[in-house]
Amino acid sequence: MLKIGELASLAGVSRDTLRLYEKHGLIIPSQRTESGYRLYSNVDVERISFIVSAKEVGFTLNEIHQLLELEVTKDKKSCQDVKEFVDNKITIVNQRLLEIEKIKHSLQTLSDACCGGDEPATQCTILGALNEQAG
Amino acid sequence: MLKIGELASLAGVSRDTLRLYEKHGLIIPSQRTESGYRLYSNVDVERISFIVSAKEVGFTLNEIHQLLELEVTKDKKSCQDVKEFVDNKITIVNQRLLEIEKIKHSLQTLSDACCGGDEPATQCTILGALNEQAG
DNA sequence: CTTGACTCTAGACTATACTCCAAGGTTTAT
DNA sequence: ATAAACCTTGGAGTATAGTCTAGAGTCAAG
Repeated sequence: MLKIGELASLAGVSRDTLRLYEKHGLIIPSQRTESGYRLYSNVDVERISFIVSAKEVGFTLNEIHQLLELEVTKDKKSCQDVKEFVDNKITIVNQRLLEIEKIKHSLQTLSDACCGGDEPATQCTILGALNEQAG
Repeated sequence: MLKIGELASLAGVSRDTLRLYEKHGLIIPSQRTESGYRLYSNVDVERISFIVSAKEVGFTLNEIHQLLELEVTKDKKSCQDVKEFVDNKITIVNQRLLEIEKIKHSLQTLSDACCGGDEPATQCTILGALNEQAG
């Protein structure tokens, strides 16, 4: 079992952030010590890892809560509901994937066009890169 | 030339958002009418499209400003500077790409595991899906 | 020539996600 | 046993990115 500071540095977030996530119902420590210290289990470690990834990818805490809630409310929701919800999220993720590929391509085009030397970056504009893509 | 409302609906953002972006130096209309109305050109349309994509992918307005500024300050910055900056962003984008693929895979696993019928979603948990991936 | 839809500025308000602080209790190492 | 390093709560403060409002001006259609 990990104390809050240990989980925090493991997950690369602050202790305050963990307590905030708890307030939002995202991650509630498995146990508390007698003195009230939060204790996190391996499951909690996986959970925070998922939360951090999902955040990075642009999901809000509310959306992440909904995703994680699927676990908690599993007996109340039908499979169909879960599937619809998740498939909806997959659609969003796929769109985001396309956007990020587009941006990556723009940046790559820009980087490739750049000399990498000491000359002024006259050709190095992000919109120029976008245009090259289009044209 | 487009007025602010036209560009707004074209780009799928609000007029207020366009004015906010202008305040942040992200998109400044090519012209103004005599009465002060903003007029946007084709270049501005491309520009807002880039901004919206970059936002969607998780860049902050400040980061987007930096990316777009490459254009404005092109004569002051050396190619090397631009290249380093952009390559740095590409690294970030690549990381984000990995994260989003991971999340997508989790969601896909979850969706596939779900019956899609009327039974309770006992097997349908996001962390369950993550575990299946790991195991 | 006026009505309705649009635009302007400036500033207030909101939501999200932290981040910091105060005042105190706990644990651990020396 | 005491200092350092941790933990607790509650609440205030910050940054980001809008969103809304007020009060005024503009423009096109009937």
